[in-house]
Amino acid sequence: MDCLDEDPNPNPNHFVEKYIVDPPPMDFDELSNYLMLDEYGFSRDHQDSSSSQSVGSSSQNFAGGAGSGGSSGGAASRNNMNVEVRRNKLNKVEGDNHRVAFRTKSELEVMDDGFKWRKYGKKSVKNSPNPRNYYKCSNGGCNVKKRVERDRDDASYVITTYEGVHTHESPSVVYYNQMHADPNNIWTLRASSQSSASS
DNA sequence: CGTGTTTGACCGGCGC
DNA sequence: GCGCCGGTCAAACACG
Repeated sequence: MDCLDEDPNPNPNHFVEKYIVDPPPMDFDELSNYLMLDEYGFSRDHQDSSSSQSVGSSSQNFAGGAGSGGSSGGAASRNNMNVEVRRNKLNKVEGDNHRVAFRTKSELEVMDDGFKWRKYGKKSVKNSPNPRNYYKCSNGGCNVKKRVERDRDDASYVITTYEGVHTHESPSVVYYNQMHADPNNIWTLRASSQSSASS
């Protein structure tokens, strides 16, 4: 895992190619191989010891906390981007307060991950020339937060950090269950239901 | 008119 | 104790 710290992006194209062509086969169990502790870039900057903390949990954290499984894959493929997934679970984070970080190659800052987010803040941070955006899940009662910022070293990459666990299913999952007979309809519905994410 | 975004102010944690 | 910094709030604004 430390090796990823030193070489955060050894060969993203290979990874992505599979992701785009055939999203379903690579489940988060496999993605977890790419997951890392702590937020990408921050631990790298400071060589922070927190990056060596034990994950101590399965990829279910990722699926439940960040996408309810699979929906992020569709988002990644729609945006035609390279994806590198990393996970962090800070030692200060307790129990169900999951934290997951993505590093994604995309022109778009906001990924369509199947959930509806409401932006509540924007802040320029010291480590990065690019501002960091703060989002909350707009679903009532759901307390999941999301941070989005561009990689300070390579602006073509977007770092997305999810915090918390959704108390509901992704709208896209619902659509998928309802519309599984026609994938085209899925994309149509998802796109129309999440237009705010692309503004 | 309802919903979401923008943006400056405010607050708390942390390091010195 | 003080200052810096990240995160959040909330009023104003924009848009459909």
